Amino acid sequence: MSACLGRLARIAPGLSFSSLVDCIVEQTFFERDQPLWAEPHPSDRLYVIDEGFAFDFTILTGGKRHIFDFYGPGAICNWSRPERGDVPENIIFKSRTAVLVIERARLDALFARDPALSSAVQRHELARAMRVSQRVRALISLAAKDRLRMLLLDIAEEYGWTGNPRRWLSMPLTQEETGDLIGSTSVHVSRTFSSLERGKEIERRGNAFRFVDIDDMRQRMSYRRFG
Amino acid sequence: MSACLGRLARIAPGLSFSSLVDCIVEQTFFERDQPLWAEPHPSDRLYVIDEGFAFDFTILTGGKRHIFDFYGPGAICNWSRPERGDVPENIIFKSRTAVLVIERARLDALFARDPALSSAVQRHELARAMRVSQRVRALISLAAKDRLRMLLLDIAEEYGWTGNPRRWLSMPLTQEETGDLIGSTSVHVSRTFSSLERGKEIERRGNAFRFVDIDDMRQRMSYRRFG
DNA sequence: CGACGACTTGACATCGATCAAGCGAGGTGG
DNA sequence: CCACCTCGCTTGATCGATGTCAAGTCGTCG
Repeated sequence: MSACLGRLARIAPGLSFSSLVDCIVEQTFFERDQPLWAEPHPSDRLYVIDEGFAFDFTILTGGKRHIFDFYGPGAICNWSRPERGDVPENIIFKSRTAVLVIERARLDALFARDPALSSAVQRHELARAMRVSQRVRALISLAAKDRLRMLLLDIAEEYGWTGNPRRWLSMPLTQEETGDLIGSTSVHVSRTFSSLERGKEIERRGNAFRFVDIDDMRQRMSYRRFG
Repeated sequence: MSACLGRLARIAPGLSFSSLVDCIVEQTFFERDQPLWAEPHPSDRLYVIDEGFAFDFTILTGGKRHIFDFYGPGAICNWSRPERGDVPENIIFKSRTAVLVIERARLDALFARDPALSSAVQRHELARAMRVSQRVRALISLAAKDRLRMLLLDIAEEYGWTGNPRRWLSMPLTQEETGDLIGSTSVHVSRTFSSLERGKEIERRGNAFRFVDIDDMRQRMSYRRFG
């Protein structure tokens, strides 16, 4: 079973997904980072991560790139979010990411036939919106170290594992991208990472990290989990 | 006609609002700043500013207050925003603010009878959400001076005047509150204000300010207007 | 091997927070 | 009416946080 369906299965155990497969009109694999520039008209296609990561972003005045949110296996990259409709949302699929392309019309038809599936997906997207909202508060009000802590906890959620809380998580974004997400710079992200490591909050191995005590960090950040 | 109805009239000219008055179950005037702490259950009452200002906020870890959004005459302070449902949203009504309390059930019934009114209000709230989204991007990614510029433009929108672009606008928040909104401190807000004034971007007179050239500032900030 | 991109580190400049003092408007009580 | 207080704003001094520039390391890939 693909990761996409796996994630749905987790949020709505007992649903049957075979019909969901019929909505898939295309599968793509990106060897290198692949930007998808926002189209003038709302897309009739949804991009679901099957494996790998993606993120959406905008370019602000002055050329600064702002990254809103990132998407792991099973996530829908361009689910309609009306409150963000003010701006073209570009997407970058990270290298070695596999994407399922779903036709929105077919999905809507499927939702009409299967309300349970529809509400499962909606709850799932609402949980994401709340996660973003929680992070945004931190990104506006807190210092860089806390902002990075918050992001790492969100990344753990996006990996969505259960079981081993000390699993190694590979960092899905470069430090440049991480900076554009938390409102900092690549150099400072590097230093902040080192600082968390020195403070024995995380361990690092190459591109990956893990929490020394994720429950403790959640508690100290008042981090709420959704979904 | 009260400011509340006036604002609706502006966004949906030609609608009849007489029935809206029937939804009002209470009118209050706050002589002093009045906090309204979030209730455990979603409120069955909506608070509409008739005159004055209010804002909603949360207390983050470490005791820092984060202000989400602020509400001027005609705004609904606690319209349901599911994506923010992760957190208790407290409201503070500023001193000398008049509030209309509306029963949600009656309003829903009215909306069922009058779809045009319903969609006008929904569009209005969507425009607010987009305005917040636009501001949030700036608050995360830009420096304090640009963050304040963005807020001032939003305040101008919230006053929602047409006509004279050089109207004096009285600042609805203290500098402490302004700092909690843009992720800064009262002292730095004071300095940033002075800096904008020295740079001939705004003029100030006591508690009020006006733009020297609001169109220019909108353009330089790539500020989009909604609603 | 060489080119490249991501990360790290140091030096330095700038931004922004903090602490502290003073000012002025508005409210309160004698 | 005035003395006094409180609150919000301003300003200076100082310190820590963060951005910028630049050089160097490391791993990957052609």
